[in-house]
Amino acid sequence: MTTDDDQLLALDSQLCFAIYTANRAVTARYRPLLAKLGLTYPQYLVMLVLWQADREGERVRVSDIGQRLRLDTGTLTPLLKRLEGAALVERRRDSRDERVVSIVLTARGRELRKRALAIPEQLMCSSGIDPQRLGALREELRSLLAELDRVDGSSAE
Amino acid sequence: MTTDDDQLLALDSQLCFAIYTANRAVTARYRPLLAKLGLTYPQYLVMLVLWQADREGERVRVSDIGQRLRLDTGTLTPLLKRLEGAALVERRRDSRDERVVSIVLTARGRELRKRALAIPEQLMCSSGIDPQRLGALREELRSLLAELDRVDGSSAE
DNA sequence: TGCTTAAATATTGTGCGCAATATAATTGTG
DNA sequence: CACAATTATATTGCGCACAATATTTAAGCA
Repeated sequence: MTTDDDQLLALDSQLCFAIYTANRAVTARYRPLLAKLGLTYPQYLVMLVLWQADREGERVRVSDIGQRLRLDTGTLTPLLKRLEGAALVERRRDSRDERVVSIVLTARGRELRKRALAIPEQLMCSSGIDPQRLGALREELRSLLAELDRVDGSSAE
Repeated sequence: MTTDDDQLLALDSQLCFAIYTANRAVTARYRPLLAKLGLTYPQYLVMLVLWQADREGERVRVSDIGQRLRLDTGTLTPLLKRLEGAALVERRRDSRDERVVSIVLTARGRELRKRALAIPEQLMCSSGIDPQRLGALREELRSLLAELDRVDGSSAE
């Protein structure tokens, strides 16, 4: 009922709010650049998965993307249909297992990678922030995520 | 076209992806706890703003919440209507300036704070992560945000 | 083989975020 | 005072996220 409580529920003392706000601010930085490629930010992430697998000669199923980005089909199915509508990918039912849908890049989708290469450097680098510090921040976030994965959230919380 | 490029577009080397994923993982932790209070995560943030202002005896307009959370009316108006539907707040047109809508807590909305107090400690603390490290991470994110605010994003990016 | 169970994707519905536009009230200016 | 410009909020539309459920196909088993 005192200052302790006030501090406990203060926005600025909460990590979640810092992550929430930083996430939207960073995404907002990407938006105009990605718009030039005709992509939203989540679509860009899917393309990153596809480009990476393409270089490694790996086949990509919907569930592979879901696992990598931690997204379910409720998000991915319509998103992939939009990418297909933009002629960046094709969705193919696997003939061996008709449940599986493989996502393959079109020539256009593969081409787009070249233009995407310019994005990472343009963003953070030109923002004049120490790259080393950004790398450290990224690793801290990854370790937070790993810790959240490790500890079951459904107990006593 | 070589390993450098691969690394540049690799998901795991991008800060944005780490923030994106951490944000959703943290929000997912809050979800079951907030569900008990009948709140979504953004609604919880709005309530934090309102509780804080309430204790400081300050009047809160829609635009105040928007400024604090960096959200526009396209997000806030329907959200606030839902909070009003849940009888947690009232929306009142200011009689002096009819453009302004003030958001005031109902008794029920003020009461809810007591139950919300349990949330912050339950979450991160019980996840067994070093609080000092979480605080440092939070400050790094805040400084990233401040840097993004400082540097105009519309130039050369 | 028939039947149950599991797996992969799709669909539906709700609630954000955000861009673009609209509406209404106030302020500033001649 | 009239009227253009500004301010505060609302509305519309699109694309995520995510829960819940449905559909289709494959595997396992008596």
